[in-house]
Amino acid sequence: MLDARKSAILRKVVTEHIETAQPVGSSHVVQDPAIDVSPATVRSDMAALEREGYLTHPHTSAGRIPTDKGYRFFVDNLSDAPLLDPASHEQVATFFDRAHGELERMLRDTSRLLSQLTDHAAVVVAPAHEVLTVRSSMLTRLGPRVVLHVAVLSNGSVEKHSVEMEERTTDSEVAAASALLADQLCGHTLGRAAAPARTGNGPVDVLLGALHAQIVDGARPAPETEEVYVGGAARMAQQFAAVDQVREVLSILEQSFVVVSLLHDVLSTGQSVAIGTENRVESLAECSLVVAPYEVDDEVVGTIGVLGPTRMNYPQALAAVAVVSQRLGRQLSSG
Amino acid sequence: MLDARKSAILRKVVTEHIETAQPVGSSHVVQDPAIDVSPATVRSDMAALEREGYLTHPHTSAGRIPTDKGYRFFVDNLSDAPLLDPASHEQVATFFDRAHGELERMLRDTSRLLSQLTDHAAVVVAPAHEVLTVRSSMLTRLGPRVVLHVAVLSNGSVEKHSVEMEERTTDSEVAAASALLADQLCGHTLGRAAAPARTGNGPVDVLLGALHAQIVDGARPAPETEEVYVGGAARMAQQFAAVDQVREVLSILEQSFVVVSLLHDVLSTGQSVAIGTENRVESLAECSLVVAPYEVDDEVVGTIGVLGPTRMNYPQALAAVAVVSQRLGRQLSSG
DNA sequence: CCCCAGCGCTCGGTACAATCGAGTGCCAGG
DNA sequence: CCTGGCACTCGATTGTACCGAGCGCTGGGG
Repeated sequence: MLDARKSAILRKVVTEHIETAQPVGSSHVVQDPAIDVSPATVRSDMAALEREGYLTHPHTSAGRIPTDKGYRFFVDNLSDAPLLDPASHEQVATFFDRAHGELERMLRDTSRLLSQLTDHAAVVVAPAHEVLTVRSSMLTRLGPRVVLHVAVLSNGSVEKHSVEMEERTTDSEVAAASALLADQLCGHTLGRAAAPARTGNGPVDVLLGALHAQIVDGARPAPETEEVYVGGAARMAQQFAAVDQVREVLSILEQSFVVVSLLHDVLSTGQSVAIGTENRVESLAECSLVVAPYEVDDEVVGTIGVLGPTRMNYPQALAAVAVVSQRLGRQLSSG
Repeated sequence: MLDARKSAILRKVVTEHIETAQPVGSSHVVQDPAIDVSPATVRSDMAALEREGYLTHPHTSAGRIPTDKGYRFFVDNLSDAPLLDPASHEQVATFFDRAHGELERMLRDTSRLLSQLTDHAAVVVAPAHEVLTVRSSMLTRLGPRVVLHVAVLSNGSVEKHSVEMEERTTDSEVAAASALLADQLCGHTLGRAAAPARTGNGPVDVLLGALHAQIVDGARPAPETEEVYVGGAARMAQQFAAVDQVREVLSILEQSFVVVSLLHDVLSTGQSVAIGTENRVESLAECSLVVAPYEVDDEVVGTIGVLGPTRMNYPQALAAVAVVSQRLGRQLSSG
């Protein structure tokens, strides 16, 4: 553990570097009123902090910049309770007061909001289907052997699934199956529907069996089936100096599967921040991820997050993510 | 109009600049076997081309680069019939042979394909709803005063629309309205459904009226309601030198409304390419847009496009866009 | 024992000059 | 009309000098 002065110095280096994007020298550090010693003393402490792995220098005659470990210590021990500034708070409040309409649109707009608040890229993972119950269900015949299943879930989202059959089907068979399937599904979650009862009508039974298998299967939660809304990629671009970095981060953001896995990885370690190389993805070695789950009706159903350079304003990002996740959850809850 | 030699010189400057991203000097130009004169002659012709507005100079002692007008002349008069290389052709073929499943997924993947083929950002605008007929329709009660309408269209896409009512509704009223509305809509396009007949049942009539108005309204074609799939933003980033440019283009791509308007603007002028400032958007002054409509069952229903720097390989982009739009249309057609 | 003023050192950044070379415009002669 | 030749321009590169921010170390003082 670090003593009080070293902590103060580390904190100052981190906050200063976040603000200026420049290496921080001892003379800058002593401008902090909390540090009442001479630059020389600060230098010796900074050398110690460097030996212990919290700081580095880009070259001999430059100031210090934090390492991932330095940021980590800052986030865990040195940052104040994350508090959002009143203007942003206001913005979140009016956003959710006015929010209405389609779920997809709201999630997309939420990702934009979060990006605006933090000036980084924002990610919103749609609520998992496994906790939602089916409100209504319908089958439609699209072609001789193609049937589309549409389910409206309890939060108003629509889940569709096209199923290709071995045998040709008729309108009447599909209609019969539709009614039976609706009975089976309504009020249950998609993933846990009861197996269909036999009707004695051969083709309909086959149809129902195939549908049931595919629907339950398709609803199994997996990173590659989750829907993700990414907002503010343009804002993120501004945060990086080199086009190459931008390209790499963009290419990650385009693979929604990777994004979801990343968020889940972070949450599964019980953390809400992943700094630099703590992300398992090499091209994100200079990025940090701030995440929070959101709860609908007291159950965790989704995740939101912010992705930016390691040099990010963690307290602000944490605060924004916390507030937005909480309001988003409340918005989607039935109460 | 330009004489043969000037044309050849312009063509060489354009192709060379597209390849190298560097200003092209007279000595490079004469390496083209089609140009059998001395550098001095080329220089004088290039000076003429500059006076006429086809070329510029970044500075006195540099080679020439094409202006927007130069690119335009190249695209209109100098480029060979756009032909896709066999490998890409193969790629398109196998892509569409394997393509199946959800419409959304296919469109998203198509935008990725197009981006891969061209190394630029690609845009796919979903088929317009106005030419699709309703295959089935269903109402679901989400709350005391909220009703969700779900329609399955003839190509398998699902259109949903939540409607907030003045009055509370009951399950049975909604069910009644659902059946009536389904009769009304099935086989027609969403935008042109007949007005609902009066049932004599007060609440149901009110419900039907409100629904009908909102559904027809919501289906009216407008840039802001079109769905857009953008792919390959990361690839695009690589094409630009400055982060600022990347940011600006990204921020355009994030506003799907703007993207759709741009594509429509281009098509409405009867062109398939918009070069530099021909785009009305200031931040795209250094970008070009290559677009093509696609037809489903012999009717134009959507647009695809490629967005990159003005310094783009137009023949290749045109070829890719043409082939993909054609195959996409065929894929979505009922035949 | 901790602190700190002072000193010598390191190195990136800037400023400036010299040089290089790709490329131009122009002209006179074939 | 084309072209070889020539003077000129100007960005890019290289080299040099210098400045200054910042460091580590050390020896003296509270």
